[in-house]
Amino acid sequence: MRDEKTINSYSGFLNIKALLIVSIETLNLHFNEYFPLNAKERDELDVCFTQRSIKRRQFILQQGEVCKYFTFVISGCLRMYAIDKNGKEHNIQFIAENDWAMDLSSFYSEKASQLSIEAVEPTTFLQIKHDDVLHLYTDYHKFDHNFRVIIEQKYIESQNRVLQNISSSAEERYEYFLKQYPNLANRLPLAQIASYLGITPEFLSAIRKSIVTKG
Amino acid sequence: MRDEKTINSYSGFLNIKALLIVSIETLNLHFNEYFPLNAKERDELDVCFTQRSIKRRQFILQQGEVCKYFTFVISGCLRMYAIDKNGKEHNIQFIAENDWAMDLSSFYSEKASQLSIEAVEPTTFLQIKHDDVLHLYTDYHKFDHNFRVIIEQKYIESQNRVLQNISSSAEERYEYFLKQYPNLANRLPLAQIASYLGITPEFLSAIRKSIVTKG
DNA sequence: GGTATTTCTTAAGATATCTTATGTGTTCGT
DNA sequence: ACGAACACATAAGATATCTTAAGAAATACC
Repeated sequence: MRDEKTINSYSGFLNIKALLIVSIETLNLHFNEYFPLNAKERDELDVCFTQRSIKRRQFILQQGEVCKYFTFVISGCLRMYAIDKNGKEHNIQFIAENDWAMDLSSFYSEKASQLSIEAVEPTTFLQIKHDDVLHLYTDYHKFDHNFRVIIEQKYIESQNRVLQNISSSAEERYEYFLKQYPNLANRLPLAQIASYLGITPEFLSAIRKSIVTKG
Repeated sequence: MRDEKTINSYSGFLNIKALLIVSIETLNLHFNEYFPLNAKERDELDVCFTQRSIKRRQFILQQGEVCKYFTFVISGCLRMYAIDKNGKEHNIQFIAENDWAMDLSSFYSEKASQLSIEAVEPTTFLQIKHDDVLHLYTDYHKFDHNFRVIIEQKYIESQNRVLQNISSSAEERYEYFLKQYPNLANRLPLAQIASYLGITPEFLSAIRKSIVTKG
């Protein structure tokens, strides 16, 4: 009996440990798409990153707090949003598997963030603390390099989105969103997508109807 | 006589040379805002960067060409824009003194750019070629670091612009633009600002009138 | 399993923004 | 100095998008 119980809890521990290893390996593979890490750099991932899971509607950052972590999503989906002077929320970004979530501005300035980051699905992620990020930047050229490339890609994406916003109708923006994030489209409530596109849920509902009618 | 002429042309040469030195020093000061360069890194600027000047309406990149340079503006102003399927131009960005202009996507992929970059004022700038950029990245941690920070700031700006676009009226966006780029507002034709805001020139004209009337 | 809550749809009237057209003052090229 | 191109303003009617309100469908909670 006693043995059994010991084995059970031990194997439970093993599972958690195993999941963490899988997550770190996911992150390692992510970096492999840029400049692959060597053994020592790979070991830093184990040291610096911690795994957490949260439920839908829980936050990893709330407006007014300082953003203290870089977050790498393993599974699930987050949304980053701002609240305007009328109390309305506006989705700036969705962050799903293999993507990074953080408010860079708050992270580096260490001042209160204007943004919130909330789970729209149960989400598992890895986090690295502010000081560890700086440590990796300082001691490893490769982390500086890889993060440069990652941010460059996010910058390109953001610029494309600006272009969409200033040049396209709501319907065109929606269709662009469907093409760019085909899997997110199914997973997210209509109201969240509407907020991302900068339109009302009612209007997105009308757009969907008009697309179905046409096609 | 002969002496005089020699002196004149020599001093003309000196002026050009002097201007280049001033420009490189401007760039060096720009990097000083991040991680200051040491002597060797500073020397690389002289080797890698070339100065050019263009008139209003001339291009440093045209849609269909590959973006082969990073461009650092010393004086004047550029606009980066895309052309939509109806042939309309949409300003993605203005690039004035101490700012960088490039289509990162085309630059790294070495594929044809969708974007054009044109001078809206007579403009003087420094350029560094693709291979030299990669050389600086590879051989100097500090250039990787500095460009990471520069791109991060541009990414933050771009995200703020996305937020503005999805959350604010045209009038609010215009007022935000005035606050953020007070000097550009005077220098740029109304139509260029309207294109940047994603509205028609007629409507921006109406907005200006309504602001004057109110205030 | 049933009720509360969230999500989505629909539609009418209001508002923001665009389109088209026209006039006028300004700048540019020769 | 002249005409051509540009820049800006104005206004009327058209279109895109929002607001409000209500009901139906789906999902979460006890």
